[in-house]
Amino acid sequence: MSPTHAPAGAVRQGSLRELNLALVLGRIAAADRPPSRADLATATGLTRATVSAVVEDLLAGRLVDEAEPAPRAGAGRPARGLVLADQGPAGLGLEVNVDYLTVCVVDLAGQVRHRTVHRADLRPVAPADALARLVELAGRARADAASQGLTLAGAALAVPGLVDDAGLVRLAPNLGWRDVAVPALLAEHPALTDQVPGVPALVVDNEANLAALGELHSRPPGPASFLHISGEVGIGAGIVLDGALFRGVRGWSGEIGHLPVDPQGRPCRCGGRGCLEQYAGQEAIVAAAGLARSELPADTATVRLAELADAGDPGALRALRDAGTALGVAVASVVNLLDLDTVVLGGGYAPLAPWLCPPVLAEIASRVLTAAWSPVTVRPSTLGPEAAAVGAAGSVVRHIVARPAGWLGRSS
Amino acid sequence: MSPTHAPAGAVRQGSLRELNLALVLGRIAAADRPPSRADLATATGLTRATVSAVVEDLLAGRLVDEAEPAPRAGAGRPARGLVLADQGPAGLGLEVNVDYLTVCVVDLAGQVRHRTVHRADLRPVAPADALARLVELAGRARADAASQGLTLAGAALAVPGLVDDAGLVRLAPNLGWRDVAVPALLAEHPALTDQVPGVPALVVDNEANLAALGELHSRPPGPASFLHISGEVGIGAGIVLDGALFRGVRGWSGEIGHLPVDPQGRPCRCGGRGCLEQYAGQEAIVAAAGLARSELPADTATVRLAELADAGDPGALRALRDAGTALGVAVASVVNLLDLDTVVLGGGYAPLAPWLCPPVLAEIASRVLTAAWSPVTVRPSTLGPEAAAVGAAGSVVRHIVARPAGWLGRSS
DNA sequence: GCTATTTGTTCAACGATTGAATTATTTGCC
DNA sequence: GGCAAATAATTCAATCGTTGAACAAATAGC
Repeated sequence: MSPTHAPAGAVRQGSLRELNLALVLGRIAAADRPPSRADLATATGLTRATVSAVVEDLLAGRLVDEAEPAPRAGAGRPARGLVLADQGPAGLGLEVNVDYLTVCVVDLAGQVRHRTVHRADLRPVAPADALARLVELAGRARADAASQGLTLAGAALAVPGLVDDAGLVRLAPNLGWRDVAVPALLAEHPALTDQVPGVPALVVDNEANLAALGELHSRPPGPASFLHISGEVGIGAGIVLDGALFRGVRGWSGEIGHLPVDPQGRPCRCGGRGCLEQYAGQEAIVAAAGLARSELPADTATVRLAELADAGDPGALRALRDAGTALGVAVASVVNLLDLDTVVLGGGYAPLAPWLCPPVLAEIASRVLTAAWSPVTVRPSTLGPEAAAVGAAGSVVRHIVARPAGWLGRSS
Repeated sequence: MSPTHAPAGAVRQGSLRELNLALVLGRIAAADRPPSRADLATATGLTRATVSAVVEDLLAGRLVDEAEPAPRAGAGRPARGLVLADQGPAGLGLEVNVDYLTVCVVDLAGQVRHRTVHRADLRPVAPADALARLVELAGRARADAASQGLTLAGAALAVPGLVDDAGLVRLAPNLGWRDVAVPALLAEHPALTDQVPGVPALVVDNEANLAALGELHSRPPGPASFLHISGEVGIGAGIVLDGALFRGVRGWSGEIGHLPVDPQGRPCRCGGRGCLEQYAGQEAIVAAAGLARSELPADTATVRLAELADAGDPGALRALRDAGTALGVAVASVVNLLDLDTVVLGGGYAPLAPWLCPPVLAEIASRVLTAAWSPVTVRPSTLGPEAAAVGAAGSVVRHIVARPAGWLGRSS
């Protein structure tokens, strides 16, 4: 907000330990095999003495466990492997979307330890009622997590719309929400998570942003910079730059659905003309394929479309090719602008990727100035439709891994 | 590059001092009046004792000077103000463009202490010869800097084209360069700057990127996130996010000139169709205004255009309105995608801003989903045509301010 | 059973920050 | 003019985290 670009705050004695806690824990999280203290020392550049002291803190705080037998060959005292604790803090991920509610719990290691999907058409439901249903599901998830020895340290809610810093949902067009103060509505209910210093109790964010985070932290980990496109009824994108989500000045980045792909084209309900959503949104594709959309719930439309395309239906194939071309024009704009080398097709686009990717790649090849030197990968998301909820929960635990001092310094 | 998103390296004892040196120096640089040690202590959260020790290091390293009389009222011992040294390290900024060479020297405080502009049509000149001329100008700048007590700590070169990490200019279409290994060519000449640990001797970067950095560090400082568009023969953009230039995966971000604004429109020499450059590039505007471009050198074309528009010439007005509309479509894409609230028109666009801004704002208003809540400012650059060279030189000194330990730890 | 090897811990030393006390220097007031 | 109040900056013992080397622990190979 402020025009000063000063570095972070004062660096005091304790900051040293805080930073090294994060450094060591981050290494443990990123390693593919349980590292020993000696491994961590060489990897981080710290001495073994320091690593031992840091690890002792992490063990005492139940963020890390020792893996008993470390399978390693050669002479010497056997190492004790270190892994992220499977009993400890966890993140609660929530999602409200047009036709489902999702709740999930993700532990420190990124494993999904609880998952509930509740299918229902949420459009006719008032926001307060939808959130009440979500809270009920969350309560059960909390009990399940507790029975597994997990403590919910924070929650994140994914919404298909524009959310501001305070968690106010300004506009979720396909859900019919406008100016819904989610934190206030949820505050009426008993706390969903334990209060942990330094970890926000509830974060509300755009569904596409959180799905991108889910992709970033999936296994195997995605690249550090990529574009994740969620093709639902609307089209949103999460932009990950250098391993961090880019939210924009007000948190409203990624509105790729309203990139003009034909400036004098079809009017869009956003007020513009020729927006991508009018050519590659789910309803546009379904209509172009000649399917009556009324008889198809949104969540099965893409599946049906994929079946038709698989069977060689010419209308479906044409509709997908045209949608892919429009999508490719928008993606080419993004790649020209941001020089990304990976584009992930998520949400409803994932099952349609076999037909969407070729025209997208063709547009990239012909429109991106640097395409000759810098190949761009376009691939479907590896996560399922719960990507946003998993990403939401993952963002909570990532917050703890990135700043373990907050968790360790808590009162209990 | 690597898929791990681990935090920075080991944090040792010395890192503490390094970080606090940067913290204190950054505060001194950002302050609008010379702060006292006590001011710095309250601003940073450090104790006065620590600030004194840190400032002593900075004074010894000639990065900071004490300003003699600190004009302040009230009782108590008078404070001694601290300012960035005006004798000390400085940055050398270089630019090769289509019709000029520029060399400048910028001191720690961001003041331009030397400036040379050499007008010449560089297109028929071989890259090695152009660089040789630049080196000659740089040699004189170095002597001038030395006579002012400045030490050139590093150099940055702005080029209107694609540059890779190694400083290889892959393509500078309007200059006619292709695969020019700038660092190797410059290595044949005597060193342009003194060798300083931690400061790269020469950085080569895109002209639009460095112009954006110049805007970021101009006075008054620009916002932390904005888009800077350089409208020369080609159209490039520098993207500043959270106070830092975003370069993309390979350093080729900002190719806004090749955003499709009419996907089935005019073919572009990049191989695509309907690129912005074909509608809002300098040559396109000049042609649309009915001016014979052959009789107008590129650097005066925009001035002439502004004169005509000022006189009410209908052809010029129409050409500018159409160009502004095309530019607005591209800018709307960027704002939808990145949620920026400021767009700066630089380079050749700056003098045309009075006519370009209205259509750009109109397109933003109708095409940006969040325009209703989030006003976007479009304004001309406050820097002149040397923005890129000044930004290049500024990037060198900013590097030192951000990491003073490297400079302080040097042998001499 | 001995040696080489590697892991992890212990401990004195060091470096940087802290907080309180001290010194330095000016303004305001009597 | 002299004194008290106020603010700036420095000094110094204490504290905290890291360091480096020595040491203890535990295993494989001969």
